[in-house]
Amino acid sequence: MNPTEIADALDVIAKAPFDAAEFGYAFADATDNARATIAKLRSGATNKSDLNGGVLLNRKFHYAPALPSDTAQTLAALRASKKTASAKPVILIATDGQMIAAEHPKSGDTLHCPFNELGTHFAFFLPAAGKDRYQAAEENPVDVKASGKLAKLYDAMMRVNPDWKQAERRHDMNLFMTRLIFCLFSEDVGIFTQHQFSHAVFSYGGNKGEHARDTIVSAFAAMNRPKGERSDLPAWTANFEYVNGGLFTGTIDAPDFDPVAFRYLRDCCDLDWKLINPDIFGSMIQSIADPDARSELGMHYTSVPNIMKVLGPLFLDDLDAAIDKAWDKASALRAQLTRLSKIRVFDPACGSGNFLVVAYRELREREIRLLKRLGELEANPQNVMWSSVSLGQFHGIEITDFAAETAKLALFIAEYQANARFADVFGRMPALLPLRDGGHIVCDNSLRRDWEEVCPPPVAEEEVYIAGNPPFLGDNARSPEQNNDMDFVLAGHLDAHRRIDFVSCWIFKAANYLRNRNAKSALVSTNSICQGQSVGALWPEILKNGLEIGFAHRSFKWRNNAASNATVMCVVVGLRNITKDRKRVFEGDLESEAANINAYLLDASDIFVEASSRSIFNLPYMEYGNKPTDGGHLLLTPTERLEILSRSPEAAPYIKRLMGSDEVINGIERYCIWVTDEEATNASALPPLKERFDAVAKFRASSKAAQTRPAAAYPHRFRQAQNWAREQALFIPIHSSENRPFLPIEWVKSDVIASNANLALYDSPIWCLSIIASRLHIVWIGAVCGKLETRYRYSNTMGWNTFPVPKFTPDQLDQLSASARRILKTRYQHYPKTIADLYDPDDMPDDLRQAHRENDDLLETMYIGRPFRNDTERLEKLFKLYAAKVASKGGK
DNA sequence: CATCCGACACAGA
DNA sequence: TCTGTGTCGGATG
Repeated sequence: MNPTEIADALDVIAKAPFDAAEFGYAFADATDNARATIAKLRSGATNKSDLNGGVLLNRKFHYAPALPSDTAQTLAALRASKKTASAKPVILIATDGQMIAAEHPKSGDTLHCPFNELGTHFAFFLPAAGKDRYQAAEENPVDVKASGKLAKLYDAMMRVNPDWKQAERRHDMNLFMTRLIFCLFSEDVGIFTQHQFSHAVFSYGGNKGEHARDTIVSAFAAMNRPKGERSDLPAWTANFEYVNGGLFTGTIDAPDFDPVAFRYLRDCCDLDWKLINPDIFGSMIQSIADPDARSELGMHYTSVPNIMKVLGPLFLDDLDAAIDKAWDKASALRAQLTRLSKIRVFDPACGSGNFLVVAYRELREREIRLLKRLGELEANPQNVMWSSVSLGQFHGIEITDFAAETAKLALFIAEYQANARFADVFGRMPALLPLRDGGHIVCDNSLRRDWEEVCPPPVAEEEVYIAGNPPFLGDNARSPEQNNDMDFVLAGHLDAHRRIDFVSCWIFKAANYLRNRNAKSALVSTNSICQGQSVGALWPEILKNGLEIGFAHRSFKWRNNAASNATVMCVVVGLRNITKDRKRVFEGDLESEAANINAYLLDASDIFVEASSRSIFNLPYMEYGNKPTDGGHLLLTPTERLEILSRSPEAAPYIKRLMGSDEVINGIERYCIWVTDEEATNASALPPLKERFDAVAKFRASSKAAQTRPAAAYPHRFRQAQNWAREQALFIPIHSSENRPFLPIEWVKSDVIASNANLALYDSPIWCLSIIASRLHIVWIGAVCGKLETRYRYSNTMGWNTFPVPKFTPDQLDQLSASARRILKTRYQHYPKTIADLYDPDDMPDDLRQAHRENDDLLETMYIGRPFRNDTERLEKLFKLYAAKVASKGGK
């Protein structure tokens, strides 16, 4: 059962009259326990409770009925129970039917709520079903504030220095911002003496910033030279530290300041940069400096919560568990300390280094924890040594030079902050300047470069973790160079490799890197790689030769602090060599354990549903709608239709009703010009049609698609006039909302044309509607078809042609037809409500809901002799039938 | 020739 | 500016 099903089941209990003797078993049922388990519990054989009327299921929950208004005391009794101590339930529940008092004994978390809100608080009870709540990390508000101030400064400087906007000066601007931030940071954390840089700027920069540029240039120049070599610079520069490390080498320049820009510079100096998060600050500079190019490579910085979605399950959680286990034994703690120095993290698309910085910081934190504990356990305090985690353990590849430079700087700042924390705890800190060489950041094309050269494979005790967020690009968005890179990586290994997302190249290279090595990988990806056609195209190749998915985050919305967020749904797929270790699935803030994680990220066997051009279960032929590719000129609003008809009434026979998804779902009226080749000459004689044909021809002639240009020769026709009904048809919208309980489908007469936003069954039996509008079908489509973000995306080849049905008898087909007509009739009784109105999840009419329930019960009984209990059971059965059918076909 | 997709696109609160 | 929900036509095998 998934969390929603558990919530529903708990809600049923909450809404029913309370029965103290029955509650424990009902709760066991609602939290996904097998019938046999509940039967044994009921018989008393496995009920371990030592409380009156209590039910205790080993390791799951301990329930006891409470006297009226006495839930707190009953909860206390549950807490104190000897049996609670031995059977280790994850939930304690006391209720009198009015109030509930519940507790997680491990964390001490408690819940008090009215009984009828049991379903609302389902998340609290999920641990009883083996699902844990998952805590996501939060964003740092200081970063948000700093990026706002920097953006203001940047804009002001751009107003004063319009020439810096040009592409050839962009690098100078980026460099200036990096150096400035380094100085602001350094004077706040003690690398420079306090306020050294800003003091110089505001002492010598003039009242209104008129000398600010010269002052800053002098300061930067000084930092690039040893202290004795600054005789040509102003005397005040003598005390600046020699920074080096590459940051101040090369051209040194600064923009001019006006009073406004100078004021914003002061604002930036006033910020407390000590608290800045180096995790993402490089990305912020980039997004500030290049607001037009945020969607380009490297501009999509990953927020810390999302980075932790990767690093936590990839290796930090395991590390924590190992440290906990070693907690009381010095030798075991030392082993973990050694382990820290042998962990390497590799981000093959590192941008400005966010993942590496966070990983570094997390390792240093754990090291401090270990050393502190060792200090407590061992008498000799000299055992507290210097950090053994070095920046050299961090490897990255980044294609743009500025981002690569920023990554090095960010790692340096992270190192400084970790050292400062170390000094807080142990009272020691090393010299910080001149900058030492940082992480192994290589500026190169990650898809062309040999990864083993950048991050040598692990030897002996070493562990390598590949993490990151490579770019996502679908086949319509890639440049010719990117397609070449993709061919270079994937051609010869995957069929149809150009069909899948660019990010797949990184997944493929990561899989090859880690196979048979002490290494794991987890990359943030677009969710489309785990849906529809991508599943069969990519994953069989990835998951062969000993790899498996060790953890996965199901679809989550992309979010960061950038002003305009990218709109995309992401997943994280954790790859590893096959082990017996637990497998974890994350969905929203919920975590559960899975027996297997397949490429759809479902807890099910490794199934790859393959597209088929005809139904493998002998269902009628479903076709793609008619695709205009007309630049909008063959499609008509009702108003446009009337305009044409008023100019040329003879055009009437050439205009038909047209329906796409929006028309089916929202009852919108739309028309199209529909002219056969034989009619073309007559139709072109009518001026309003001729004008539109000319516009279509022009649009098509300038298309960059090979299939479209020739269609300029027949502008009266759709590019793909696929098919249409003789008598009647069923239209199925391809894209539709994920919130409706059933898929939209409409029955139409032959005078309506389907656009390519619909799939169609022409002149097919009406029982097809009974199937497509069923719960079984929407569950199947949701599992095996692609999605538009999280919307349903219906597919004939992957959804309909693969949909398993039993062999129906003629009598059963009659029953399904009758059920389909009942649904249609019920809908018509609510005329003029649209499908969107009728299937509003919060406002579906009772009679329609009833018609669908009867339809589902009827259909499902034909599969297993009774209705299914829940969607998990539905999907299990469908997968089983599909696998059996594929096996039998393959055997022939 | 017929799809499958979109670091989306766009309307309406 | 955010939320809800489906257009449209290129690129692909």
